[in-house]
Amino acid sequence: MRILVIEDEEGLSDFITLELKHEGYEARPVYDGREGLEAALGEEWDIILLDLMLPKLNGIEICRRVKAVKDTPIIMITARDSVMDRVTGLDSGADDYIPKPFAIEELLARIRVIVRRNEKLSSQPSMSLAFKDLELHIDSRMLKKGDRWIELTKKEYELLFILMKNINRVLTREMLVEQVWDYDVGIETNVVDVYIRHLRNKLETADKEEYIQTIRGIGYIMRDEK
Amino acid sequence: MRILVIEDEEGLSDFITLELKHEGYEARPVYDGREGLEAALGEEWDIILLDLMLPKLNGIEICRRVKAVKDTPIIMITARDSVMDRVTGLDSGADDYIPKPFAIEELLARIRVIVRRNEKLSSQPSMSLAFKDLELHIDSRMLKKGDRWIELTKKEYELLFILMKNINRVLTREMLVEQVWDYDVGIETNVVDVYIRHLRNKLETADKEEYIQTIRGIGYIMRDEK
DNA sequence: TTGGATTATGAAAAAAAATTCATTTTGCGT
DNA sequence: ACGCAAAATGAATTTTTTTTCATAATCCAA
Repeated sequence: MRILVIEDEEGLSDFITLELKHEGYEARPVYDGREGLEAALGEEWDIILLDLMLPKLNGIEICRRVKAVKDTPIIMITARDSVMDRVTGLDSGADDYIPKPFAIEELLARIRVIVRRNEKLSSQPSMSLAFKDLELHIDSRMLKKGDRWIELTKKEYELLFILMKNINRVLTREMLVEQVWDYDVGIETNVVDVYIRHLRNKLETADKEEYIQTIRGIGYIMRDEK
Repeated sequence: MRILVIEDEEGLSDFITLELKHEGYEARPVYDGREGLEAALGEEWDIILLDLMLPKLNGIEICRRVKAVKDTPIIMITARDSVMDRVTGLDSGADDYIPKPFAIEELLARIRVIVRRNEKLSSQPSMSLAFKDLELHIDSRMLKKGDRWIELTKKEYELLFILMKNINRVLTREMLVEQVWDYDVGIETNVVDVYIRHLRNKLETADKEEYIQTIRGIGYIMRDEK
């Protein structure tokens, strides 16, 4: 875990660096803005600790320039607990800020938090179901037809989801009502029919392609062949 | 690919079995219901072809009993194209049906479809974000607090999602409005505040635990420590 | 401690989604 | 071809969600 410490007060900087090393991190102190930016951009860091007030090049500017290029987490050290400082700091892209003076334990805690977060943020799978020229995206709950994006309401999405998860499997109205509407008793409404219609309206734009087939006396199906 | 063919008309049964083998499947014919059920339950099959009308034990019953135990795909072969047959067939859990007489090519197509589907249906990851005693489930869009499930509206979900994806990171109203509402210009509404309130109302039930903190002059944050 | 800015809050208004209902159209068995 | 059941359809109604607005409460700096 490599941490870059950009802080001009040598006493503080060395203290932080020492503490970080003591915690088992690899830490490097840099004492002015120009040098800091160079180090931040030139090498790979896991976290950057950045003082707002720096000689030669101020923290805001460094933060902005770094964030423009990469997403290294930055913790801003603000001199006073002033709103303006924090605002500009965060607007320039900082991930967190810590007001001076601070307890070293608090800084360490914030670092641990960022480390933990970045560990999690690794594997984020994204699913989608496909049928003909349709793609139902699970994460965004949107439907892609060819190159068009179609918005779906909750019920529309849930209904289409069940249908597309069961391509080539006939679904009775009972099944659909049970899974989408949670009515566990026999249906006495035609919500399914109505929502099938809504879906058809959204899907069957202009082209004569038929996506949802009616199986008379039974229910609906999305079929690949014949 | 192992396929079980439960069909009492020996001519048809042998014909199907032969064709399946010709296609490269491993197929076994079974000529009556009792034997069929035994084979279906006792061994692992990728697909079961099941005639509705069988001596000793009818197809519906077999289908029901098999589906009660496992989820082997079943294609029902219905004698006549009668609605009642299909209804009971599907209600008993069959995945598809094919009316007799049928072209062998159609049967093969339906089998291919099921095979393909099952190939896809393998890896379905399910994500969730966690914070304190909260779990935001990405697939169901529901929030679990301890052991209680809380429903969220679209905006509530999207807002909470951003917040929980950025634990320990302060988010300005601008950031939130941009990501949840798509207003790319400066805000002139207080929707964010209002929805933060909605979330707090849903989250902060009875216990004094504070989930969403206000950072005055800046925005909101969900913080782990201090 | 006070004033002004910021946030919280309740509730009204507007918009969207879900449901129901009445009617028309379609498909299928006779 | 006819009649009936099933499905499609359009639209009204109800419910929920989203947004706006006016006001109250809170926080912080001077």
